[in-house]
Amino acid sequence: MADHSVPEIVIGRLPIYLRTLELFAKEGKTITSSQELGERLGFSSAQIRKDLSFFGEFGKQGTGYNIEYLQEQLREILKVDRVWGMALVGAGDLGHALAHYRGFEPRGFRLAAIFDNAPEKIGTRIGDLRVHAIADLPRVLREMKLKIAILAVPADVAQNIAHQLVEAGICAILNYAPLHLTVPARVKVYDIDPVVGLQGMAYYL
Amino acid sequence: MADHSVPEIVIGRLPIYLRTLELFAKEGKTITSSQELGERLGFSSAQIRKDLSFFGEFGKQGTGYNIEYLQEQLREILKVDRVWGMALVGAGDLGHALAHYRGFEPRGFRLAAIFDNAPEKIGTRIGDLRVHAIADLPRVLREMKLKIAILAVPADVAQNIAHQLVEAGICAILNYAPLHLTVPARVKVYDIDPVVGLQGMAYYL
DNA sequence: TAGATTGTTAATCGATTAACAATC
DNA sequence: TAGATTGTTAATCGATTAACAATC
Repeated sequence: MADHSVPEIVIGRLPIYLRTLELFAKEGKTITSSQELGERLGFSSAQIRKDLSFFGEFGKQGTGYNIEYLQEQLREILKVDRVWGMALVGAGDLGHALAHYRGFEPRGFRLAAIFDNAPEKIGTRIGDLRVHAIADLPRVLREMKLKIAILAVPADVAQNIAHQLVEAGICAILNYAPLHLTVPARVKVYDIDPVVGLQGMAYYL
Repeated sequence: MADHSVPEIVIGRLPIYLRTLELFAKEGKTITSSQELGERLGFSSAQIRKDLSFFGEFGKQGTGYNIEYLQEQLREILKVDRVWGMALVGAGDLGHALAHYRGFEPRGFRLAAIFDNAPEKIGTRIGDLRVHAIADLPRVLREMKLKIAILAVPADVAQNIAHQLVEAGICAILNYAPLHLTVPARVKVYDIDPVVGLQGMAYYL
């Protein structure tokens, strides 16, 4: 189960299923079906059943899926049945917004260290975290055994810092810098560039 | 050219090509090739040529692509050869970060109005924009003829506000709320949920 | 010219969906 | 039981890639 032959596009949908199950649970639902989930998300019910079938059998014929149980299973598959510490690099406006975001912890993530290179920021506190110098990246990341980093620095220094993150043992980077990072194949990168989204939509205007 | 039969997945890559061409130009390059672009981005050169071929012939055999010219063409195709005004709904931490972001304007977008429902925020200024009450959405959006909105409000009010945006004539929504919005088919939505990205990467840890 | 690279076709590859037996 | 929904197969659909003639 959950072997490496599961297509990446399937993995990418699981967090969306999980998020929607959490919403259903909050709405007081206890049971759902691939059809109901699909209608809410704009996916076909067949796709949802197929995606889940890569990992096991989680439903009951004639009834559907127990929401609580399917949430547990998806969290386990995605390895978010725990809380991952993350490094944040970049304490600008975006860095501050991320540092104050309350949505990480309930979904498996928590900021554990913040880095920036501006002398006036180093040593200050954001929430309950101290801002470290980027020179301290290797030491702090290894001490805290962090595997995930959020990159929220200007584009012109992002590739350089990405390299340092990889050197320091980071395996996954949430990249807010508006460029493609070149990293070793074993390192995962997920890009967030709002303008890419906006430009894609502008085509249809 | 540029008709509606171009796959959405192709449209989604054009902004990434454009972004990289801008980087190349900044690095002083004037010519590139599908191979060079592909190597930088991790795409095959064939894919890049095929994607571009939906819209015309922009290259020269034996030489490649003039970067300046291809940028112009992509901007025209994507309709970002102009600057689109956008409404921002939600003046929290994220809203402030977006309001201060300098990366929109050079790539075809500009915040034109900000809305929030907190009485203590209404009437205050963020940058050079006044914060309007959400009740003023229909009037202001129509007056300014805005077609694009950024939704940066808590999840529990996002669907309701999305509906108001659509009613007020919005055609494209950049959605930062962590849930799937239900909107008419003619309205485009692009979702940004950092936790979805993180959870997808956590699977591979 | 020789070398390089495009634009395009056809083949391959992979993802989605329709359909249905199994069964709750 | 009758109705509903799963998990899975096979068919369909769509996207990617390899290959190459055209040509700069």
